Amino acid sequence: MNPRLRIGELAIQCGVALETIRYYEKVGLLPEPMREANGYRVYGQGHVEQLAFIRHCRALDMSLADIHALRQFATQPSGDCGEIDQLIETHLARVHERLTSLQNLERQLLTLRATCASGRCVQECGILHELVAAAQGDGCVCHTDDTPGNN
Amino acid sequence: MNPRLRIGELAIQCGVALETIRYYEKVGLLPEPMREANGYRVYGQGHVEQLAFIRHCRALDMSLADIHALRQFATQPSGDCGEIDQLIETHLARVHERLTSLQNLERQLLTLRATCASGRCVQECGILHELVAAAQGDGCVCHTDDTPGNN
DNA sequence: TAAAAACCCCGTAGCCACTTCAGGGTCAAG
DNA sequence: CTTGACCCTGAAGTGGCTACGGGGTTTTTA
Repeated sequence: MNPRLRIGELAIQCGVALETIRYYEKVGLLPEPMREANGYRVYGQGHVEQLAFIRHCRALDMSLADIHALRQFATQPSGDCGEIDQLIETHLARVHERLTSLQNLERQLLTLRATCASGRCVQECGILHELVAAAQGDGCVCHTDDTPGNN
Repeated sequence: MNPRLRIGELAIQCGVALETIRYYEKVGLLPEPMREANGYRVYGQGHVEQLAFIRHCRALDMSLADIHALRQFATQPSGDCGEIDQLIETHLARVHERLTSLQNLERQLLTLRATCASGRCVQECGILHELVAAAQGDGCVCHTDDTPGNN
């Protein structure tokens, strides 16, 4: 019942590129597997589970460092759960921040797109004009009394 | 009226790290400025505008390649505006996709956080259990008849 | 006037999480 | 006995910077 997988099989089973598996091993996230006589890696159930855990955390967009930390916590079963909470809390805050900034971003891009009535030439492209104009309002005090394009 | 800025002044005026300015020059996004006798870079109004344009596009999370493409379009004023639309459209689609995936992510993390009643020890941490269990449902068929941790 | 602080130069390496590449070895099928 | 599928290693590339090391120059201050 205990599967003895080669790297390619593990890769397919867990939906991971096999280079990624070797990479996780190299950075110490996945324990080194045993080897066949020819040097090929052999994986067992433990590896399957660990890799799935890593991929699930990555799907939650946690960094490899976070995942490493979670593994460390897990090896000290009597430790305080609070650090795990904290890690999730911090991560959640990061995600939330990126989320709101992406929402702003989308709004801006939608506005930008709306300035274009296509079929015209670049010279009168609303988008390009808008981008240039917006840049000028962005922070630089720009008196355009200079031919643009070169110092 | 035409400013002749040194790199540090340009950096402050446009709110960009000066290494970033040199980087943009290196990758061909900002034209090479003239030099003082001592080799110091001197920037003019054109550079101020271009840098502001770049930063504004970056704030919209466009890649440097996209920005480069926009610049190319801008140098062919009689070309078709449609390619610009297309670029924005594609970018918007990318942003929207990331946005929805981040929303899912946040929902999952909120659920995850809710599984924890803190103050307990790691062994019974709801979050960790949830992460492991979720990973098992994720794609790998896992009969846990093996001691986890090693092959 | 000299020393200290602030600015500039260049090239290289580091960050993250991979991916790709070059150059090989191993093994079963046809 | 060769083809093709699989595996190995180490190094380099990706994007968009950031940091560092080791210098030179300019400006300010004591």
